[in-house]
Amino acid sequence: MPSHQPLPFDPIDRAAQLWQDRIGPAATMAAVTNIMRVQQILQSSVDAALRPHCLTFARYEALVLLVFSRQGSLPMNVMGQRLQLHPTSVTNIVDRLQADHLVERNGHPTDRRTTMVTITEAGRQRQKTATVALTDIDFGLIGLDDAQTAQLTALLTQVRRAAGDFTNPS
Amino acid sequence: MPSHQPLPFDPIDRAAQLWQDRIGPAATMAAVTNIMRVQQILQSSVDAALRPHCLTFARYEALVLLVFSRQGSLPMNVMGQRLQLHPTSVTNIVDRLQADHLVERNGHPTDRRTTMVTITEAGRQRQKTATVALTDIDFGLIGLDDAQTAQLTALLTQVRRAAGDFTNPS
DNA sequence: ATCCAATAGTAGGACGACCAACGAATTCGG
DNA sequence: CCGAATTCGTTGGTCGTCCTACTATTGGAT
Repeated sequence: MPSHQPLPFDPIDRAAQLWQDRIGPAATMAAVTNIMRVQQILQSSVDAALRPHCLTFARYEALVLLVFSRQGSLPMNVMGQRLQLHPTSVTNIVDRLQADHLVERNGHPTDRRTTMVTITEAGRQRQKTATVALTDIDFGLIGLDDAQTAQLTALLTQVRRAAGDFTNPS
Repeated sequence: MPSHQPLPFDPIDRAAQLWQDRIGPAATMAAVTNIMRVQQILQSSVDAALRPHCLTFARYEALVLLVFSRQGSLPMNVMGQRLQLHPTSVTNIVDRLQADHLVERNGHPTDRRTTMVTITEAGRQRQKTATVALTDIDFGLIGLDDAQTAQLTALLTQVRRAAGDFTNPS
């Protein structure tokens, strides 16, 4: 988390009040700012828990994706689709995982354009220990009961669907 | 938005199902991943809308904060507290705003350590036009009705409070 | 009165995400 | 069958965020 000491008031709520007074309806702005801020909090908590294991959340997600795959191996572009990442971000992440010997790059058997990424045994091991570290802190998400967590997921999934993040009903 | 074409299924939901089968309870993981992804979508939409005005959301927020202040002027550290940003991030943002002549740096009258940031007339103008651009796209947040937006804000505010982001009831 | 801890801001570096542009390989249309 | 459009991955650059470390200033403790 940012090394701030907490304010005695909610800065987002205060900004929303001023916005309402001086500009107009502030509900959407408040929701968006909340998402931005909560993402920042979660990212910070998660990255702190992963730092001892030399991972970030982005790299951890990539490892999990590979562990879940049949052969422990996926093409770069498929990883980008599943993780919703730009191709250059995939390159960046795989570079660092490879430097830590957690994955390997291999050529695709038939299509010489595509690069296959394969998780190593060290990668599988690292993913397990990192998962323990993350579940220990509940992924940084605190203050919600099970029903509220489900509600949050439902609302955000609805936003993603509306934004065209995916097409089919889940 | 990322230049992906949408998948025919929800990658987050699919990952949650696999997680449930192979690792354990996945509700928290799914919620966290949803927040990360929605933040990314919103950031992308908002930045795209602001790009013609040579602004990013971070810099826009800084401008709004200054517009809302009494004198159009705040110390760097206060900006950091309100925007929940690391001091170095504030330096970065103010640097760029200053390079665009949207703000100025002035010395504090009594405390020579602190730097005051003052919005310029051009800054006020830019904030107005950028606000129009953002409200036109609803800040990128689509697919929710008013009640759901309020619900989302309430849930996220609860998370921030639990994380110690601020102390008092709103 | 002086030392010392705390505070304010900045510099440099790491990391993730994006875009623009590129070379290489593949696929498609005529 | 061959040229053009597409796909795949990478490089180089921008931006925002954070961290560590540093200087300057302030203000309290002794």
